[in-house]
Amino acid sequence: MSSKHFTPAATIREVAEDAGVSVMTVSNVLRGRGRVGEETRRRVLDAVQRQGYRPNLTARALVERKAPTLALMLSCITNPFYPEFTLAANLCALKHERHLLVCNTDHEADRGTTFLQQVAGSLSDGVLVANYGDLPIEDLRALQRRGIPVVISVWELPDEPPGIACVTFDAKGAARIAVKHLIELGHRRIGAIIGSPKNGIHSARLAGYREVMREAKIRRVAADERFTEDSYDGGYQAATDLLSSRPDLTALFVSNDLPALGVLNAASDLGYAVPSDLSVVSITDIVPASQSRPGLTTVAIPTAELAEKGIDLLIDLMNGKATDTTVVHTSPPELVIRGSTAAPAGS
Amino acid sequence: MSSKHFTPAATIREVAEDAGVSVMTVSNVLRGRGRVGEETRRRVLDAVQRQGYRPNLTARALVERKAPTLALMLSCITNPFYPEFTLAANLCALKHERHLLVCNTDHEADRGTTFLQQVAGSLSDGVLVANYGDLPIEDLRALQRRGIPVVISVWELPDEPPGIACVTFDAKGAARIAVKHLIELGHRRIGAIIGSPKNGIHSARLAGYREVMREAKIRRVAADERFTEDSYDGGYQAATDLLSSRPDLTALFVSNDLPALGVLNAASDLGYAVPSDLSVVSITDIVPASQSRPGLTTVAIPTAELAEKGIDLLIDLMNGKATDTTVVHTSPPELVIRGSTAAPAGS
DNA sequence: CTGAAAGCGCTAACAC
DNA sequence: GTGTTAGCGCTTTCAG
Repeated sequence: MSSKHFTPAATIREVAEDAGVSVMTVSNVLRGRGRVGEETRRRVLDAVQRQGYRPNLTARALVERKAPTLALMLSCITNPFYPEFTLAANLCALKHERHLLVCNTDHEADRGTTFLQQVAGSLSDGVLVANYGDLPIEDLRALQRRGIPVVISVWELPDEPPGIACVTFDAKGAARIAVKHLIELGHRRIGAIIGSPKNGIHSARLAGYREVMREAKIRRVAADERFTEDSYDGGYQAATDLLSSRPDLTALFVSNDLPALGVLNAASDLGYAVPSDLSVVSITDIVPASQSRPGLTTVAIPTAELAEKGIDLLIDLMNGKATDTTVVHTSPPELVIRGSTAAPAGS
Repeated sequence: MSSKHFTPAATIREVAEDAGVSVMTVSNVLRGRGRVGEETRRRVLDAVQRQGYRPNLTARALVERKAPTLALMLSCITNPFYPEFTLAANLCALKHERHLLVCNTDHEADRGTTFLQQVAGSLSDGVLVANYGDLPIEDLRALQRRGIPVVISVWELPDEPPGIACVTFDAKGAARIAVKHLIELGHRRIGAIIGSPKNGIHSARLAGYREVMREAKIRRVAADERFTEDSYDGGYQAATDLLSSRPDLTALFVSNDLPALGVLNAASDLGYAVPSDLSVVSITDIVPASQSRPGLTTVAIPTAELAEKGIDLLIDLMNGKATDTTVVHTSPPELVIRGSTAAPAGS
């Protein structure tokens, strides 16, 4: 250990003594509050420098009744969407002078519950929850009742707010854009791979698919839809299954990029050439979507905006500038055309 | 705001009054310390339940002189290696009853410096730094001098410890395995793409490449080596450049998976078929390495082990069970053969 | 412009 | 078994 000759952490009191002033003056200098003479100010700064003094954030938080962090809960940091989201949230939190405490529930519900119980309202002032399958809604309501600000971001149902402040995007609209793109290319036999149960997290995306299919007067059969896990493997398996049983499909709508990447590889492993034999389109536009070959055509959602508005909403909630029923909308989704979609063969 | 009828956070004092005992008894019950009568215990638990009381971690940390979190610093959460690392570190920190405060420096040196100054020693008891190009070594030493435990993980030079406790892996050995694999397949014209400057973070990997080439009596020319950024785009550009100027190469050693993924696509865009025209091998084995087509042959490093041992070492440091010069080794790297390597054409 | 007193919510040490 | 006293490091009154 470095214990041999290290300088123990200095406290504000020691700095004050060193500078020959009171603790309060040191505090004021450091935070730019109050009025302090230029001369005194310099003496304090010198002492701070000399002692290598850093204010103790824990003590400050206690007396200010304000936690030093904001919490971010997400289900799976390994899904590339979340690092992108986390990055933006982190930067935004920093703007509000907060650090970000990340809880990766890893799809285990009680990890999230435990985290919330321990952290919310003491270590963290508020909680931003990135939407995912097993949202612990009841836990979140319990926090609200204790007066702790909670925001759900990436909420997919703008018309059905959860009773908790949220940031939404037009998920159904995104799906509509994706499926319309296929139809405009001339596809009629279009399957769907949904990364959640039928009434799960991607239900609005499913609804968008069905709606556009209906509008285009395309007869769907239930067998053209597959429900799976929202993961690369989930997409791979569902596509393998779907393409084996319905080999005449010329296009696939996938509800999310990560499973779509699995779909792309499943298709290739089954001998389909994408896009000449099969078109694939999905939603999100995570970085790896542009790195696959062919590149994945997808409908980009405003990931960074969802994160930033989530943090901002949390802050507004703390200042009474927003309520539990506030719904913040984000920019509309946009189609990003890459190599995975084309007109069907023979058209 | 939910302010209409929410229950304000209860303090330990209120719980004590409610239960008709002293604060100390409540504290003892909640932490399982001291001896408390069964009857009293129940009364306390009831009161806790009734009030929805949660201990304030900030206050506890202040009096225990022990921060509630450990800090993790990394350069780029968007590189898939780091989420994998973070996941393992998080789980391990939880085992030691700490939350993890993640600082993503995003390659900006002063973001890291600011973070360390603010957080280390107050919000966080110790700092785990995942190695990356611009390691703020001087800042880390300054922390050490203040008696704050610091660990560098993913240190690549087992024989040249940084004077800071670290967790290493055999980077040179990993590179040796990768290049030997190419040579055993029959390759002789092998280029190298290194994701750092010549004497940068991947220098041990470069040394491994050169060593094996020399042992195999293969004449290298400087033009067969390219130094680039440790990113997908870096790999893509370097490969485009290298393959254009040295089209007779039959194999490429890339120092890291992320640039190797870029190399794979660059090769394909230039019309090379991998592996029949060109073999590609690299180091790490991040998840996307298995999701590319062809799959990336790579030398797996023990990512989770590096993270876990990093956290454990931090804890040991705090207990005086390790010192600034402690070096912890991890399991040897292992070759993972996928589709990106094969014997050169015509052999 | 500067200082002294009080206390944030909790736990360590000791008394009863 | 349980309660009392003291104080972690800081900021918020409010006097000077």
